[in-house]
Amino acid sequence: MPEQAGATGHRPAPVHTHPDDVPLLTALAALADPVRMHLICTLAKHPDWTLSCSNFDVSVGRAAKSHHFSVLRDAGLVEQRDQGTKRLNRLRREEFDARFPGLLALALRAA
Amino acid sequence: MPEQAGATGHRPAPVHTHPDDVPLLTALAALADPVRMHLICTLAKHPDWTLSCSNFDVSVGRAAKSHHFSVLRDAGLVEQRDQGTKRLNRLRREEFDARFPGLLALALRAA
DNA sequence: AGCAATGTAAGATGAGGATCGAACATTCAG
DNA sequence: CTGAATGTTCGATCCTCATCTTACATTGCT
Repeated sequence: MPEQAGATGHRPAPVHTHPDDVPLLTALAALADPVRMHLICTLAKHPDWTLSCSNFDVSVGRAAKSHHFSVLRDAGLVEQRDQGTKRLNRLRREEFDARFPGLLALALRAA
Repeated sequence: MPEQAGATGHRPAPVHTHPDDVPLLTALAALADPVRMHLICTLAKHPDWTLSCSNFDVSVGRAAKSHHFSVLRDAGLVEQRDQGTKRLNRLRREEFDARFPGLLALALRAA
């Protein structure tokens, strides 16, 4: 059977939403969850691109964790990059802060 | 039949939670709703104690509106006072801002 | 007293979302 | 090539919550 032309074998890169395109309610809803807040706090304590998804210690299974990262991407809070079998993460501090000044700092401080 | 001693005939005063006692997630969840955000925005545009619940123009029935005000009280965002058959409202700007500095201003600006 | 207005309480309903288990794809190591 | 590790996707389940309808309480007006 013919193979697809241009098939690279790469898995699809994660879909991101820029903070500038995120509605306020979407950002608030993303932050209003204990698991996601824990992910963000952990992410804030480590350098960019040093944590893969499996490194986060939360009390939910892989599927739920994957779901939460998807929500965080859609809210413009997290950026992801594939490296090997792992998916590395980065908190979009500056970009998100430009869209919602002070919100992320407030959440990290009050959490 | 004996009447209750001390019965004043007043209806129970609304129960409030001070912003200092409000968890971050509670505040964020309260703000992450379009109806409640609309209530807060409307409240922010009028002087304190000038709007009764029925003055807010939202697309839900009385019962749902009452529920939303209850959520806002629990989140330390709104204070209420009874006057006649009406229940007057006030946005707890300063108190809430002391607990979550900048959050309310951000929400009002971005909404 | 009778009535309209305002708001709350209780029960039912429906939608959204958080979770899990299982199956699958991709990548790397051996 | 085989296997292990990492994430995603799908279907099912469960629970929370927003909403409505109805009933009720309080207040003020006539």
